[in-house]
Amino acid sequence: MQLHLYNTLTKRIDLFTPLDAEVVRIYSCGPTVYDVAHLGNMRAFVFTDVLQRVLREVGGYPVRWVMNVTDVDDKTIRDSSVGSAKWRSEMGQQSDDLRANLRAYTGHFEQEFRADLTSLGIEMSHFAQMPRATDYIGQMQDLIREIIAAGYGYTSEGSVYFDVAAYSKKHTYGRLFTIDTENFREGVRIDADEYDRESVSDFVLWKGRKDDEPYWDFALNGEDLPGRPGWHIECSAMSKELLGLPFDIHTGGVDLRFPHHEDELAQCCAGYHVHDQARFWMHNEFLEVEGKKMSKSLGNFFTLRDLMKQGCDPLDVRLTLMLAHYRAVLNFTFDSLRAASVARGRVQNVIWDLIDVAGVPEAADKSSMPLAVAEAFADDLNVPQALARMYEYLAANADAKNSKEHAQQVLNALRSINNVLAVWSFSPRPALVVPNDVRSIADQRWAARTAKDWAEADRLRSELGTLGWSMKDGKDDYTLEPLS
RNA sequence: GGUCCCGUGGUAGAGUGGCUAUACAGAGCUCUGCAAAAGCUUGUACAUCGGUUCGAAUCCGGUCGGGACCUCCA
Repeated sequence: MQLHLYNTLTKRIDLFTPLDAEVVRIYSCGPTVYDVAHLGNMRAFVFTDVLQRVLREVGGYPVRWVMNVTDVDDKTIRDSSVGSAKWRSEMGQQSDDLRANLRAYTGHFEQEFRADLTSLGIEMSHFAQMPRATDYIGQMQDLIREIIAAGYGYTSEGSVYFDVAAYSKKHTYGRLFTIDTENFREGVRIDADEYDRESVSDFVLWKGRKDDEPYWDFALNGEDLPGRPGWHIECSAMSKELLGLPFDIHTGGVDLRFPHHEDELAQCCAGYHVHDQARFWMHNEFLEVEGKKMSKSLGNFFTLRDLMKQGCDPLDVRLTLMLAHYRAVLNFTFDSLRAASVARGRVQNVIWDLIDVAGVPEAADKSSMPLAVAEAFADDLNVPQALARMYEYLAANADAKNSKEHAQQVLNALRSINNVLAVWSFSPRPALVVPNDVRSIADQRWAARTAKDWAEADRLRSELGTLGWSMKDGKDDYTLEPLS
């Protein structure tokens, strides 16, 4: 099925066609690994995961998905510095080798990040690569040389800058974001950068070395410029190296449209001489908590781990993060988390009921996804709509467990849907371990019930209740379930 | 100051000129000894004021409210 996706470059929903019929190439801006990622970050990653899964399952395309890990920036350097309070014993011993410290520090949070993604149903096997910025310093330096050679960069005080004015003479700066240079807000951030650049709109390609900071050697036109890469250069260099330019889709949070993505695009255009770094640029909206922006001062700042410690299932969190369209602000509330959890559990029970009848399904045929659901996914990833269509489909097939074939059909449909949503299990229902005393009371109650001794049956049921079990009477048999 | 987005039933959240999703919660019914589970039914909501229109929650304008971005935040 053909997909239509919103493209920040054209500011409308466009028909998606891959540049290369063989594979769809996606680059996602990943995390800066200076700390554990929070729920807002997670929304961005779940969004991209849904995108690549829809491309595979609904679009039928093979996907080459790359997500970077930023392991060198102000924060990672600050927090990995010798004597940093953020250093943890799991990271090992700090040494005199600042780059080794940086690697140990970021390596720790990279592992945490991968674990979070896995908890959220994002499969590591879906990534072609998850490159670290510091492994591509050479490619970044080559790109900077190209940009300088093309006349779009300059050196100042040991740092290298991108010359936006020079670039703007031949190219458009502001393709993803309309920049109103006349009305820059008067504020602190513009002058916050300590480096010297010729114009406030210029941005840094390479930051000159500072004392007590890790650095890499860099020879540029005979000049020795030890230092480290600027923020934007890594994504330009790594996306070109690992995907080739232009590639199909570039993703990130809305905040990255400017300056990060605008600058990435300009760098690629200036240094690699391609008009487009990517055909489609897709940006997810932010997450709010209980109607307010997530912030530490409001006390509504959550990480996935916080929620898991409170006993939340991460897949409930995943479903909650998919409840709103990716381009709409998502209001994360504990009510909606609870609602997602209940709804997910009910569908899971349907799946287990169907498996009882039809067995565990084979890998689903893509065509088994109900058309209405597929169309919703294909329409700029309208997951809320797809969920609604799925629930309608389930209601229309509520009697599926009455026939093996029907059960199989619904199971296949759900399996295909789940290849996108990834919140349900298609393994057989886990066997319940019922303690002997519970089993024995249940048998007694069943006997009492069969003998129509209702008083005794009710007494034994409440006894089971105090032991944490609920007994459900069937026609010829009963089932036991632990009370949650 | 500039650019832009949003305001939908108790909650979350699609839709977008007439056919008024969906989920959770609530209510009722069926089933059941009573339950539970499940299924069915049910709620006429679209900030506000005006305009366009045969018809607007949906288009246009004002107002009020919330939010994002405006140089290293997903």
